Amino acid sequence: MPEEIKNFIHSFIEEDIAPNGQFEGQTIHTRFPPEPNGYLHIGHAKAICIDFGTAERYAGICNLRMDDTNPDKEDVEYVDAIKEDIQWLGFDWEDRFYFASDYFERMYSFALELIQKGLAYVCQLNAEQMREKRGDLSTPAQSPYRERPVDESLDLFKCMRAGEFPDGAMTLRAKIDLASGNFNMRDPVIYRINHARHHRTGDAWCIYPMYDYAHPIEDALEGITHSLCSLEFEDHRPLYDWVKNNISCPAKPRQIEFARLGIDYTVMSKRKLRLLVEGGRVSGWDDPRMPTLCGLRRRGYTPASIRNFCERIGVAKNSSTVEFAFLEHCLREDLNAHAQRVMAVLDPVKLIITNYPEGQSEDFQVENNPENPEDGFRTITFSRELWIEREDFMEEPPKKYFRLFPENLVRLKTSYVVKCTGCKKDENGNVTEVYAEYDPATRGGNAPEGVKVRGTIHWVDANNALDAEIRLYSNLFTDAEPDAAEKNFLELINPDSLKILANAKVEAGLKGIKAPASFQFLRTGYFCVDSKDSTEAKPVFNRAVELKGSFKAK
RNA sequence: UGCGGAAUUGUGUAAUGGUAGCACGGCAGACUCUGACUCUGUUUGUCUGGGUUCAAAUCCUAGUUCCGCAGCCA
Repeated sequence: MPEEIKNFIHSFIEEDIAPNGQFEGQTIHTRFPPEPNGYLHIGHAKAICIDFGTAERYAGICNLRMDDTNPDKEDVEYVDAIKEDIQWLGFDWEDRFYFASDYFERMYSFALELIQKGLAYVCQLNAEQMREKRGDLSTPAQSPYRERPVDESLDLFKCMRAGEFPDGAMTLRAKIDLASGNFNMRDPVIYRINHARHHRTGDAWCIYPMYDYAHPIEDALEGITHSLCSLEFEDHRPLYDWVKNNISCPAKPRQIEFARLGIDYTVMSKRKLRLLVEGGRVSGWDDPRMPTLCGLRRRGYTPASIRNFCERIGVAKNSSTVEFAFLEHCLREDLNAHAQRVMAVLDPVKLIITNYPEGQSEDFQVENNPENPEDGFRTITFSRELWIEREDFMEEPPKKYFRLFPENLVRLKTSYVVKCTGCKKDENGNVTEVYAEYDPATRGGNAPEGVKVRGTIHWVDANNALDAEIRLYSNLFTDAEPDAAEKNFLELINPDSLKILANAKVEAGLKGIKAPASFQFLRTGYFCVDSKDSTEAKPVFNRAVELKGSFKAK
């Protein structure tokens, strides 16, 4: 793990906790506040790592809070999935799990306080009228209800809560500045009427606070010191500060914004991911092609690799797009160090060891992970007939081809050095069998004195290999960016993000596979058993397969 | 056209007046019982024009470009 680099958020925090700083002597307290309206994706992972990681760096704490202030969009289904994904990533909120909806009563009290202070009023403009009177870049907004007496607003607001008005009839607005160049300050709505059933509070409320009003209160009530969020909320900070400074809550959290994560060719909007799920283009939020955390998990991504990725991409205010290759690199690095290897042949062709007795078989001990001897050994069998990769034999090899071709020596990993003697072809000229002779003296893969064997290939024993339908997944790529129409967007998904190899062979010892097994494709040749198809997900050994061209959208 | 941000190599990110560094990608080579990994070398960068200074990515100034904002979403 590389050492952490200091980013601009750290600098702000260090100023805040320094002598005379805003939070001198206080424990740093952050929060991760997802809205339970979808599954977490790799973009959220960045936020999670920043929220939890920053707290950790300063020996502080981080809360998990469901920001459930809009009953129309939220559902309990998502709450558990979100918790599971954060835990999987390796972060712990301990007992600090909260819901914004837990604060509805106090938010209501603060609203009464604002009205009493003359800082909020009930506005009877409907949505359309409000839009018309919002003004534009050069003209201020208007509301005929702005000077409504305090008592009247108080009364109306109580009636709003009591359910005496239909949806949309009126709103509670903060009285700030109708002429502000920042539209968020043009008397923003802070409460709306919505007779909807909330997934936690049921029918207890028919008025719900808006994000801009609710969020600073949630933070303040939880004693958050640093409220870290993404760049699009920069314009909202003046309102965040307005709320926190005008309510009688002593805590004054500081909002700091950072750029959200973008990854090239990757669909990263929750709305679009939902379209894919609901449109049946993928099997679900956890489809292995999805950039969701649960999708990446099924594709074999490890929590450590994702955390490392988030650490290394850095944190800044510059909107940027990270290359997908970098995420892959982080995964490969982790897999290389920790993955237990197993052999699999994706495109099998028979290799017959013509001088190996028929019916004979022997065992070999092979290390599970050459990078880590502590992972031990497993037993594999060897016999006269093996499966090898079709591309590991060429009758007429090009230069620098080190694998099987007539008269060439190749090492069969962990077993013997063999000499290729020829092949058999069908009427179409396709190779159906490859022949070789082994040298018993090379048992264990040792090369004969003075001979340099350049090629080592993988294989499985045809006697007891398992048939496997292998699905190669890559990230779900698209070139369709935001402006593309929704339908068009769905059409532009890279079809190469899923390939099925029905004819693959895997080691007999690969326990736990429930056929058909799924594997992830990585350029370096790691294939991971889909965690849904296996009792013990396990990366599979293979030599690198070059499929670079199919890896990106055109 | 109002408000708020941001510009460092192909990509991401450091350098807060003192040698423009690191990582990924690319290319070349070495090593190797995974053509992997690892290692070595290598290519390419401070948005532009002025100014201050012994010295500027950094400070000043005038521009340019890009991103976000006019939900009773978050």
